[in-house]
Amino acid sequence: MDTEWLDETQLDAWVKLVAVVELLPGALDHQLRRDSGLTHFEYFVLAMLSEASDRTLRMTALAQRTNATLPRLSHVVRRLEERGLVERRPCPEDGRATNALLTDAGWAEVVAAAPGHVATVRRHVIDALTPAQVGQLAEIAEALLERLDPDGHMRRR
Amino acid sequence: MDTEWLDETQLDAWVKLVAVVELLPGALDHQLRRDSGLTHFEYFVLAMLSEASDRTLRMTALAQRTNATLPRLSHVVRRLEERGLVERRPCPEDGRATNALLTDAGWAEVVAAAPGHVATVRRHVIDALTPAQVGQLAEIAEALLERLDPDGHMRRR
DNA sequence: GCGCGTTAGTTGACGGAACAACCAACCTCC
DNA sequence: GGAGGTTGGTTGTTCCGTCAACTAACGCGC
Repeated sequence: MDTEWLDETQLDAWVKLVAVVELLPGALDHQLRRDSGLTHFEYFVLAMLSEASDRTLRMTALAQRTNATLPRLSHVVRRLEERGLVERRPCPEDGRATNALLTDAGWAEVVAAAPGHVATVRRHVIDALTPAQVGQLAEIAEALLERLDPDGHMRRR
Repeated sequence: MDTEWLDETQLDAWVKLVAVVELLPGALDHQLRRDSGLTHFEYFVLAMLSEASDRTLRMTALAQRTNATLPRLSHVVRRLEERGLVERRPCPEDGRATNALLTDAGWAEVVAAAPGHVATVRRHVIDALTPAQVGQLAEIAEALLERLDPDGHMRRR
């Protein structure tokens, strides 16, 4: 194993990034659970559906957009269905496939949860940075995603 | 709820940051599990102990350095102890406290895991960025941590 | 020296996530 | 037109994290 160590600056950046990556999901989850009874991941799933045409997506497509494995998504969608936020129906064109579609109740849930979520994002991230830094962050994250997610599943426009 | 929405640039940065935060832990966990049978968090715990004087830390101190709740740490340390990587012994000065100490086997485990881990960090993060971006990343992460971790538990030097 | 509140840590129950095994429908190629 | 392989999803197990409840020890005030 070719062990090139990290220099002072790199180590500093890395340690801080790890801390952020460790803390941020918890902060998001906490607020959403408290105010809306949703996991951040569940919210994300609902949000992706809400943006899709007919509020419908195939499970596979939804899994890619949310970076979930299919088993994980399957479980989550089942729970969301039990809560009446999502409906599952077989895909007419492909007998193997399942379409997940956002119900009216699910739509309402997203709409209700969004403001609080956005406020949290502002408070924890956006407002902590200068406008210039927001731009830098986008570029940095983009560069990282080219390594972490080469196929670009999570950055479809 | 005061709903100031995000503009184009902010949204872009946010979406990408979320993707990174979602993907990075998985990438780290995957490599460490595969090559060393350790969670990233377990590795981090062992690493913190390896840097401490006498390879020993009080549970509370260790929890702060790793941003873990005490229950979480307690479970993890128990598992590590069962694997012989860590030892727990009552603190002489304070009857309530427990000291976690890294065994020789634990030390060997960290030493063995470190090169592969560093290589992963390089590959996924550091090498994807220009030197300037590494500096920017440190500043950005620092700014976020002031919101996410006001008491600075995770950024003791 | 004895209550009372606080601090340190453990334990148990429960929910979510990864992984592997599995089933069913599609495809294609002979 | 059927066999072999691939793709799309679900189910079950196991493990980890969180939360709440609990125990034990400290320390202050009297």
